[in-house]
Amino acid sequence: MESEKEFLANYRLEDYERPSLTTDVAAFMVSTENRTEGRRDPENKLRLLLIKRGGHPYKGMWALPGGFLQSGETIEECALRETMEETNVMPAALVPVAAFSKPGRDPRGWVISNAFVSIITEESVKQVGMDDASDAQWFSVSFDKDDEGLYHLTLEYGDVSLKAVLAEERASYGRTDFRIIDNGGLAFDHASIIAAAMTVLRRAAGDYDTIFGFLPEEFTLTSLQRVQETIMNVSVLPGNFRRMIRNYVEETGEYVKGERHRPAKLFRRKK
Amino acid sequence: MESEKEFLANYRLEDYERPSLTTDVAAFMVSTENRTEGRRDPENKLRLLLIKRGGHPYKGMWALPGGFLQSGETIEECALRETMEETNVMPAALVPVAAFSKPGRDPRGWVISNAFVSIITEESVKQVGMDDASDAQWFSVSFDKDDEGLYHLTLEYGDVSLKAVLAEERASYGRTDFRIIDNGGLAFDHASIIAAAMTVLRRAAGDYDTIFGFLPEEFTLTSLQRVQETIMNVSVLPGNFRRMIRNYVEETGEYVKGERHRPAKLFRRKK
DNA sequence: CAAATAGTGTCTCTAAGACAATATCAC
DNA sequence: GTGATATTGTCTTAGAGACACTATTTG
Repeated sequence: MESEKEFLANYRLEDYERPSLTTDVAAFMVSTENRTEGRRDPENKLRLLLIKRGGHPYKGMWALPGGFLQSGETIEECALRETMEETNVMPAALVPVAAFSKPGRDPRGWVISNAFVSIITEESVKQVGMDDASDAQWFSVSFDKDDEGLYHLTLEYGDVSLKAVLAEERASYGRTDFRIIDNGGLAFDHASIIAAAMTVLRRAAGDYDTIFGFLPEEFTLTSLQRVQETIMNVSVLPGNFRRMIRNYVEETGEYVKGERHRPAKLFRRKK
Repeated sequence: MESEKEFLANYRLEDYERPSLTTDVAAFMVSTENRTEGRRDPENKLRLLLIKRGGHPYKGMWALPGGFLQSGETIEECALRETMEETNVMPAALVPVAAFSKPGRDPRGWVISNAFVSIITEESVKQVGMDDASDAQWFSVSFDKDDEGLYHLTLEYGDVSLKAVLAEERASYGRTDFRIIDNGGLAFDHASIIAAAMTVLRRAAGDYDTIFGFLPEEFTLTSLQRVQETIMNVSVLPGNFRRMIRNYVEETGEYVKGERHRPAKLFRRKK
């Protein structure tokens, strides 16, 4: 009878075929500020961080940041490391989306990706400073279902417009998988990863907890409401929104002055 | 300048270190029938499918069904295949939980597991028939937080009682990770996988969609209510429960007779 | 009949939606 | 003052919780 010690001494994982493992990060940000000068209303847009691929495969196409898992690190550490390396952006939290493992999804061979949603504050992005020539850019996101049941994912940055079309492949127990009909110029199967990430994000944003992640420590209730409306693609009357989140926030005593209207109180998250 | 074709021809995934990949399945069932004869009230319990490990490592200990991913299959296919092979139970749906990748989690080496929650109908279990000598058994599950913030996971089947203790390691955006304080006799890090699976299950069961998965096509509202109460560990007044699910079900016209009380209407899921 | 569970009706309370009114800044 | 947004209050409505009541079977 072999002991566990003996078993382990003789066991070789290398005797079996193994896949390569990558992580991909769908990092979302809500922009509250005006990019184009001269307009009155701030453009609140949900934005997604993409990088232009510098090497093969899919060279020159846009993709989610991510890369191969290294020995000794967790997939979360890998996701953080790769995002930092490729974009200089530091994700605050990672929410697992799913693993993508369909054979053929990567032309290099047997590669499986673990995808995450990450939530980034606009503040932390501004600290990094992202120049327009960079290979990493924030694309505005829209994701909607049409009358025929098809999903349209549109990602736009400057002149670049990526329009992917997807179909619902399977929806069970709050999870939805998407099949790519048109990848819209996105690398790999990233269109379907982004679609899945959007459903996870919207689901998570049902908890108020999630929306706080997009804002700095102190914020106005109007900016909080804009984040919520932007992510969920809904519209709420200001009075009602204030009542709803009443118990989740507390006043700091500070005000935002200098805006040509009544100053807004600054709040922080309660507890 | 190298073309993509040339790049791929020269590319070798094998040049980089790769992990082994496994899947683990937390298959849940709600038992609505009396196991012990002579008792009046049916024992409604949430149950989890575990197998007794026949080989090293963790030989003789209880574990989730699962196994190594094979080339050419998706992780979902692997999860289904391994569960079928090891337990004869056919999961109806798989909901991803997370990937578990902490170094050292498997004594054999660098092994990463993708975990799923699966929902099984009692009907399909009875068709298979599971004998008491089998290595696969349904354990009753209880999972609760104590006053000190520790989580207690108790799995029981016959004389076997596995009591694991876990601490909340990180909770963000509706996801909770657990650190094992006492594995309670479960193999690998399966105690923390099961804990994570429980939170995913409870979260999913917030949608009524999920609870239908535990029942056959036609069911009584009382059995539906019992499933809901068992999973969520709550108690609802019958009248209120009926009102809440009113719009999700429709009558079949059939009745359950022979029960020494008023016959219950059979319902099916609407739409 | 009693025991047991199935199913209905209604009062109350809370929270969300609609909307009106007031507050306070820059200019 | 005007324009703009912040903030408060109130009426209405939908849904959840509590609870009392009726219905229909077996033994």
